[in-house]
Amino acid sequence: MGRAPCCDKSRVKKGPWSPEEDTTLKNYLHKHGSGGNWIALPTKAGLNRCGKSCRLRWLNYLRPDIKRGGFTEGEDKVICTLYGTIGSRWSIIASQLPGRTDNDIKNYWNTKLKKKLLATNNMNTVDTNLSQFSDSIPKTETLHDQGTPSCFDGTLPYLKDVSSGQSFDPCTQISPSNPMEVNGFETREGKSFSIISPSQEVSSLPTSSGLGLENNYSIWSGNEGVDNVSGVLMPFGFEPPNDDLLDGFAEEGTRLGLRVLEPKDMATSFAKFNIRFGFQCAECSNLVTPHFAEKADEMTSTNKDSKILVD
DNA sequence: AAGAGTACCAACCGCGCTCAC
DNA sequence: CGTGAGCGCGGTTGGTACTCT
Repeated sequence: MGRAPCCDKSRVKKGPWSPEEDTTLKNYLHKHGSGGNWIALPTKAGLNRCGKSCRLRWLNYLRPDIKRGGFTEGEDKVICTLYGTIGSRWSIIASQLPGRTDNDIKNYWNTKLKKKLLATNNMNTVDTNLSQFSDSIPKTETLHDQGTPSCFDGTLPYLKDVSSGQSFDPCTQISPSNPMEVNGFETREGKSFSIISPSQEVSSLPTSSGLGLENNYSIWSGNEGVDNVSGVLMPFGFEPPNDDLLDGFAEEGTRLGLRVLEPKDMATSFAKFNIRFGFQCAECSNLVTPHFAEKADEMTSTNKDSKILVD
């Protein structure tokens, strides 16, 4: 049995709102608020509209604090950064831009900002770097044996939580003992770098949007489930092939960062989706494969029911 | 001037989640 | 614990304005 409709669609008015309807809705909400029940609101307010339609009209158009149009460079940047990191989670993006609605940002992205980004030099940078990745990614069988190239000695990136100072080295440790959020990356030599974050399907890499690869290191993961790995790579922040895995990477709330998993969870989630995780030196293109893959094999054979930890 | 194509954006649709019962 | 109502979200549609030929 399907869901019962929220109202009789054949009886309620659809389409653009008239100024009179706007006034009625605004007046009602100013006097009574939504009362936490949008479905009942149209009847009480004397509107021949679906409750959902009223809610949408209020949230996206009539609310007093709404800004319309005229996105600033700063707002563009926030949208790009967040989109690159978390993808099309418009409500989260909107929560970082006071006065902007998710619908407005979504429309702005789809109609203007995406094109604007494509036209910038940033895109060239990303494309160049992505093709560099594609060329350099090793075949599946070499990943296990890659080891740690000498160029990484002493400079291998590790993850550090800025607030707690807790860190871990992904090549010698699987992850910290407790889950944490990572605000940024640092090398042992003190170089800092940000997460690269284009967020598009792997298949559309050449035209994907992104923020540029500005650092000496980039994080990638290869998916050996597709075409035996070569040519398929996902710079960190790309949408993984499954939402469950994204849970492991997703930022939480307003903070950009990497969600670090419990060792067993990280290992099993990588194993589950055949993900290989590693770092690449942008200077020499050498790759480091932390021991997740091997560890994952162990973990999954003994603990198949492990859940990806989100909180 | 007129028709075609494109851009923009308000609004709708349907699904997943939450919560009360 | 199961069910259903309502909410919130992201994707999509459709109408209008604008631009091009």
